[in-house]
Amino acid sequence: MTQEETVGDLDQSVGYVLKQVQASLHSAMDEVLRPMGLTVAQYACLELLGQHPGLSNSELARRAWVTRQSMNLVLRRLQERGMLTRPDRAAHGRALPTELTRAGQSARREASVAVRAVEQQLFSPLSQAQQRRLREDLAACAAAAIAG
Amino acid sequence: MTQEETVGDLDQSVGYVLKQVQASLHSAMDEVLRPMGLTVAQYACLELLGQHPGLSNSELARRAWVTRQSMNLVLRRLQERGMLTRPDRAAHGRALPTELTRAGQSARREASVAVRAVEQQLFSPLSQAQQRRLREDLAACAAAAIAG
DNA sequence: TGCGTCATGTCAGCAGTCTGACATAGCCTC
DNA sequence: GAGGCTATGTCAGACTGCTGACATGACGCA
Repeated sequence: MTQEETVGDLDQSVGYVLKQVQASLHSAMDEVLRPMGLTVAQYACLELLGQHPGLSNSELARRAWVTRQSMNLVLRRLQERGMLTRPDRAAHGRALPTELTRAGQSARREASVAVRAVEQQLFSPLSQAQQRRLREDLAACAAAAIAG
Repeated sequence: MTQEETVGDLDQSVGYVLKQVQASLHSAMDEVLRPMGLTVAQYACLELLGQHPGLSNSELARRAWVTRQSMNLVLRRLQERGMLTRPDRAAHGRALPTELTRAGQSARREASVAVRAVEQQLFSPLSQAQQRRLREDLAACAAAAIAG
């Protein structure tokens, strides 16, 4: 067994650095969202619904990489706060299409601006072209992960 | 307020794609580590100790981006399983330097090989040069996050 | 029509992590 | 030496997310 077959120096591991940046992003997002009374998961939910109105609980869960059960709690909290609406009964099947209220849209807009600033700050060491390349490279890996 | 100031289309957001890849990596790692009886956090602990013997609980926590309290539980579990040793009393200060046992080194080596394969699979869409560039770009962002 | 399969929403239980708190040990300053 | 500050280890409680399970509704097929 050679050294090449193990992970090796962690600082040379893409996965380790990836986690580091993701942790930094999550932490920074939490920092700006918390004063607005939002968790990162709640923001993700609002952002998804803002861009894709009518998504169901299960669909939101998939796109936010959490379980249906977890997303269900997120939706319930946001609904209690009047940020979104869900029909009591499904018109077709069991999926309950969710939509943002005015309050929800307002909160999403405010949070989105703050998160945008956080991302710009985090990736500021890279030029616009480098950021686009980084995004494309990561997207390629993500696509392969789903396929594989 | 223009569209440019909000996050915009999530698929065009570096942060969103970053989380996607990180989630894929975590999931894939969990999948290969679970049969070995290890969680991702436990593997991270073993890998850190393998590369840096004598790290304290607090130092391990910082490098794995968890709290001291969480890492403390990880250490306790691994110690119960005979994978590492900690002195009962500190020779200097309060930090208890931790080291892997033979069993711990063995488990770390086995897990490391598996994780290495997972990483290679995930980043296989990119060439070696692209992977190095990706790692360097991410490292630059991580360094800026710490500084800022 | 009846059955099997799949997706969805939801409930209960459990594991992992975090926050808050406290005691201890070393360092620095006065 | 006394006091303040920092870092570390640890305990207790709360919270979040996950796994497992169940019921319901739609669809495909014999």
